[in-house]
Amino acid sequence: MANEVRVRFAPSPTGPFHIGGARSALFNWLFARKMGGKMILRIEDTDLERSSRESEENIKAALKWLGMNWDEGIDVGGENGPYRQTERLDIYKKYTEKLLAEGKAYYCYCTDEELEAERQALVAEGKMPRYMGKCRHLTPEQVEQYKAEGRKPTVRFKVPADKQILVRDMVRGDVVFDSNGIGDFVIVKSDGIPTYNYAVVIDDALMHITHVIRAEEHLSNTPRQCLIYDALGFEKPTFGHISLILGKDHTKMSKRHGATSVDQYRQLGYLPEAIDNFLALLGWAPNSEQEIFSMDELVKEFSMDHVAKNPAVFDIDKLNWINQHYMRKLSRDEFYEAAKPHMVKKGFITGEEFGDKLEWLKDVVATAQQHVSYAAQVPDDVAMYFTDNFDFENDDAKNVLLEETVPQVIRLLFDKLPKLEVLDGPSVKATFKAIQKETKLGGKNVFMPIRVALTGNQHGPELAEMVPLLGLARTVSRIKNSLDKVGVQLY
RNA sequence: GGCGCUAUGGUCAAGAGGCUAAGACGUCGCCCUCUCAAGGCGAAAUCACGGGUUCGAUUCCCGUUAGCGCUACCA
Repeated sequence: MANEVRVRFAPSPTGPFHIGGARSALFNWLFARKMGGKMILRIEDTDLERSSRESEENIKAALKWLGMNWDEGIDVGGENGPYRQTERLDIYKKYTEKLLAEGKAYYCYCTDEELEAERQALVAEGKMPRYMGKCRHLTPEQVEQYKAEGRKPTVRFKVPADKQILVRDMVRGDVVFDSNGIGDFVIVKSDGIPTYNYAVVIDDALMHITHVIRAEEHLSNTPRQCLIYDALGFEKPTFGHISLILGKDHTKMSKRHGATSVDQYRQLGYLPEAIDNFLALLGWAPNSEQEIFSMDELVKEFSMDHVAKNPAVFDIDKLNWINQHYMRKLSRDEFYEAAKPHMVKKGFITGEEFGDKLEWLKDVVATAQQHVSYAAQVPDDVAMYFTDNFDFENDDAKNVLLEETVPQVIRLLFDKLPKLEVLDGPSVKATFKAIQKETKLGGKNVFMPIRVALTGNQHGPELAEMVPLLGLARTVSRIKNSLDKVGVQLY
C-alpha cells in the first residue's frame, strides 16, 4: 500500500520505562489505529553503556500491559528488519561509505581534549561553542600521522552553510532553522557505532515510516536529521512533536516527583486502562466533554490536530480519580485479584486461602472497592478485619463511649444479635433500627458507640457490612474489650 | 550565550476577532447519611506583561518576561 500510514515507537532500553515514553507510544499507537496504519517497534540501543536487554524486556512488557500491540518490529518481525539498531550496523556502514565518498562526511581525528579546548576558546570569545570543522580538510600526511598515533576517528557530517531548514510538524506547524547554527556533528562514533541522529534517519527511511511522532525534546535535533535525509536522498516523513510531561513543580518528571515508570504504577495497583485514559488526556482533548474513554473509544476519537502544543503537568489526583473509576467497575473477583498481591505483602493473606476463608477474604476486600484509588491502598483500608487489638483514634472517640446511653444500647445489641437466624447486612441493619426504636435515640447515638467500640475509630465502613464480616464472637469481644478499657460497666 | 518550542483558574483543557470564557480533577459549601467514601446540587478560581492591527482582541503581529528543550563520540 503506497499511502499506508506507518509510525514507529523507538525507545532506548536504558532504564525503567518512563511514563512519558508510554505517552509517546500511545499517541503513535492511537494514530496508527485511527488511520488504519501500522505501528513498528524498534529498539534504539546504540548507547552500548546504558542499554540492556532487561530494560528492553521491561518496555515490551509494559507496552503489552497497556494494550498496545505492534504490527512490525522486535519479536514480531517484518520485511524491514532487523529492528534492533545494534543489529543494523552493516546497513549504516554502507551509507556512511557513500557519504564519505561523496564528500558529505569526513573523518575527524580530534581528541576530547582538543574539542574541549576549542569549546573553551569559543566561549571565551563570547561565541557559540560548536565544532568549527577543523578536520574538514586534512592532508593525507596529517591523516597518516594521526593514524600512527593510534587515534580512532569519528565520522562527522558536513553541514552546509547558509541553508534554511524547514521542518513540517503536525502539531507545531512549519518550523525553520538556520544551518549556520549547527556545527558538523558526529554521525559515527569512534567505536564505529552510529549516533542517534544518524541511525534514526536511516531506520525511519528504510522502514518507510510516514509519520514520526515523538517527544518535543527531539524538535531541535530534527534539522540535523533533515540534512541527512537530504544528503542520502531519502524522502522526509511528517513530524509531530508532542509536548513533554512535567512534574508538579513544572520541571521534567524525575524520581523526586514520585513514581515515574510504568512499572511503578503497575506495582501500586493502577489499571492499564486508567493509565491509557489518563495519558491520552494529557496533551490531547476530545471534541466532546467526555473524560472516560476505553481504548476503542480513544481510537475512534483520536486526532493529531487536537494535540496540544504546551507541556502538561502530570496530575496524580486526576490519575487517581480515573483509576478509581475503573476500579469500581471491576467484578468482585477481579478486584480481589488486583488487591491480592498487596494483601499478601502486608501479611494479611498467604495467597493459599480457599473455601469459606477465601469467600470471607473476598468479602472483606470487596468492602474497599468503592473508595480506594489504587490497589495498594486496600490493605490499610481493611486492616481492622485482621486484628482485634486496636487503640482509640483520639479522645473524642473515647468520649463517645462515656455517654450515659451507651450501656443501654450495648445491652440491647448483645441481647438481640445472638438471636438472629442469619447475621447479614439486612438483619444487622434491622437490629439497629429496633434498638433505635426501643431507646428512642437518634441514629448517631446508636451507631457511633458501636462503631467506636468495635474499631476505636469514628470513621470507617458501614456497620451493617462490618458486623457480619467480623462475626458474632469477634463483634462481642471487641466491644467488651473497648468498654473495659474506658471502664464502662454494662450491668 | 545561541537556536527552538510554549504561555487560558492550583492542574488537564475547550476556544480558533464580538461568548455570562465550556467541561474535568482538586478545593470549599449544601443534600444524602451513624462516620468515611461514593453519589446529587452549588460556589470560588483563568486569558503572563507591554505595544500594535482592528469598530472590537484570550484569539492575529511584534517585543518583554517566564518555563522547558537542543546546542554530546545520550537518546
